Amino acid sequence: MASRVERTEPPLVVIAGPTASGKTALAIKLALEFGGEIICADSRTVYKGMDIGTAKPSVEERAGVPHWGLDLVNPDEVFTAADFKRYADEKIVEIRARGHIPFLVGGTGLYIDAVVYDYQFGQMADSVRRHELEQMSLEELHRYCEENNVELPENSQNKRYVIRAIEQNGVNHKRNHEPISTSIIVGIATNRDVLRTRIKHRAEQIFDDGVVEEAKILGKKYGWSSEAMTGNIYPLVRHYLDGAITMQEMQQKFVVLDWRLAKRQVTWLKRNADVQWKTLEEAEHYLSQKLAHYRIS
RNA sequence: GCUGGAAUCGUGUAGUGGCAAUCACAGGAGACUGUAAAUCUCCCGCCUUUCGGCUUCGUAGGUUCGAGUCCUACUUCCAGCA
Repeated sequence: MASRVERTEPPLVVIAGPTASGKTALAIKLALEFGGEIICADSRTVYKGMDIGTAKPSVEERAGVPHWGLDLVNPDEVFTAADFKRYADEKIVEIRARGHIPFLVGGTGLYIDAVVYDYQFGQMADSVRRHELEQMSLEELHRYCEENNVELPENSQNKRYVIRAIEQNGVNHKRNHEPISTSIIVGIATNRDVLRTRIKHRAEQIFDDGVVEEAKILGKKYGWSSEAMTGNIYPLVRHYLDGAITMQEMQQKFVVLDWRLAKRQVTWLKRNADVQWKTLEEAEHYLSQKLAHYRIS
């Protein structure tokens, strides 16, 4: 009876938020203090070699705290939300088995929700069939759906979603309505102007660190058209290298793209009623209190 | 100083006598379960929840049934010449 608190399974600590909100640094600090291990819920840092452009936590930053979910595949390989969920589920079990606290940290809302609400994904795409479907126009796909009794997705103008609906023979939405047990979900609330400034500064940092060189190497090695290379900065570097835009235009455009990304990330997270929005300082305080019971001595 | 050109939404543009506001950028809101930093939708002069109402093409006049469009003057900017 007396040992009930200590025997409780450590919670899954989820720290979500837009890019450049400071969630990574907070997670590292708390993980160090409370014996945590970090799973990065980020659809871009899973790629090897994309270090500078994705603002992947550096080796120095990672020292002392195990990080999972980084460098899982090459940029020319396919990695999906379902792959991430499988991976993260596994890691959460392993981390807990070590008596540590799992931290799920990132800005990819789909990846986070997939884990937190235990999404059941539909059938994996067949690459040959998908290629065929991609050759069809949106009108043709709509006609195909009508003829084959496939229910259109809500956003029927989105070709990718229509193709996916065809692959699954309808729209698939299996999930839990409550977060998985023992999860604490915190969203990093940011002031608009502050976040904008942070994004701008980080952009300068990314260019100073040599993202152009990194992109050049990646482009040469893996080509520019893989999904991994569609992330914000890399297509811009390509245009810059082609001479289509100047260095200054590339830098400005990158800030715009990163800002829009941040907005979309917040839009996703906002509809999740289980997210507790807190500033960085509030989040640190709140999580420290919550985790005090589980401190590894 | 002279000559020519330009002035339209936050920005850049389209509109060459007939309901001004095209396209792009920037901005905003949102959707999104095996590509999610992807992809897609909507809004974007002002007022209005909507229906709708009101205003506007540098400024002031003029011509005309009717002017962003033609004319005159002025202002500002740009280019060329001095």
